[in-house]
Amino acid sequence: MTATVDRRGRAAWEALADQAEREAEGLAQQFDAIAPPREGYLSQAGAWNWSSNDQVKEAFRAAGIDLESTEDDALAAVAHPLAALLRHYRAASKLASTYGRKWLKQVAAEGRVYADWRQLGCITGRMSSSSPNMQNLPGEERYRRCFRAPEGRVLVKADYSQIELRIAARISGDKALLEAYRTGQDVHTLTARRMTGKQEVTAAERKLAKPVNFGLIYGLSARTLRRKALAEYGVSMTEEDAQRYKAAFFTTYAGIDCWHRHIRRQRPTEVRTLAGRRFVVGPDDFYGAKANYAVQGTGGDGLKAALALLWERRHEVAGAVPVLAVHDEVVVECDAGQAEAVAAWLKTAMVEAMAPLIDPVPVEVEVKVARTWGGD
DNA sequence: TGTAGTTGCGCC
DNA sequence: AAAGGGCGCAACTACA
Repeated sequence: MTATVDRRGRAAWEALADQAEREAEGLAQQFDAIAPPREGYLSQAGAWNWSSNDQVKEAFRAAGIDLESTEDDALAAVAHPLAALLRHYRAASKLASTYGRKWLKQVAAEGRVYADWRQLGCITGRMSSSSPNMQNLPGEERYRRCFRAPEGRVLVKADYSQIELRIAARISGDKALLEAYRTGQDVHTLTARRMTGKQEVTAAERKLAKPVNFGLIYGLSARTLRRKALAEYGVSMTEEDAQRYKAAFFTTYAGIDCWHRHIRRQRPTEVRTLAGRRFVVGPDDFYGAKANYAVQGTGGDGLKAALALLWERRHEVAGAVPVLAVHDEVVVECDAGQAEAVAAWLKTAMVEAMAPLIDPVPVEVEVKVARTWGGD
């Protein structure tokens, strides 16, 4: 599988890299301006290295704030301009370092990216990718647009909709989830209704229901739910609120609760995916990890079965080639003229591979055709 | 100077 | 005891 960053993509990437670098530098200067003086340094400029967590803790302590950890979740809970500034700096500096100009060295001269793909790179049976890792590129459109199909070609991108929730519905047999999927309801909206007790929920409430759905399936604690809601969605709640949301979730999806209790009680030493693939776990491993292995592993099985079908059916669409697979997404490059046929071919394979695993839960695949991975 | 371990964070 | 899971990469830190 090899995606393409052509000259235009490379130029766009370089502009983004420079922009991120300038932004990180500017934020570092702002930090110097408002940070307490550093012991042993006469001038403020450049006194603190903001990438050093030891120095971050030291600077915050000088400002009267004790940080137990400097990770984003913890910083989000700190009401001080230093914390907000640091969070911005971290975001910019991540883009500048991991996804900076240096990243482009891994693009071959003709514009192709030949990453290393490991078929069983993850314990769960998912693939992993390195040099470069093609599975953790920034999700923002401005970055993904740098990956472009060659002249006369297009990218057909298809991804499974809410696949992990669907798999969890099948494994747990939860009645409410099965019914919601059977009748085509939106599960995030359903959760939001049960959390708020309202029939009509706002977009923000639905958005908050997403981490609740994904997190609680794998044993997220009320405390962590609260932290994540604040850090990732800017939503504050008390721990009691979080506890109530959690209770509402498990009342609504009693089958999920039952599944978890079963794992805790039985303390299994092996877990199987819905394809029957087994892996060994410790009896005392966290139940959430075991639940996750079964779900994530099944997703991996289904995606690989889909890729295998594409190989077996490659003669139906000569010239179409998969260039990317990101856990629940497959991108195929093909001639512009065959895009519609390839879209149908891809969607069919993805559905036919996954459907038998999670029957009777329906599989939904969203397909888009565009010149770039960013969708334009 | 090079290596190993830790922390943090990008994606799903 | 309490705990969402799975990766790979960059920067920092400690140490030889």
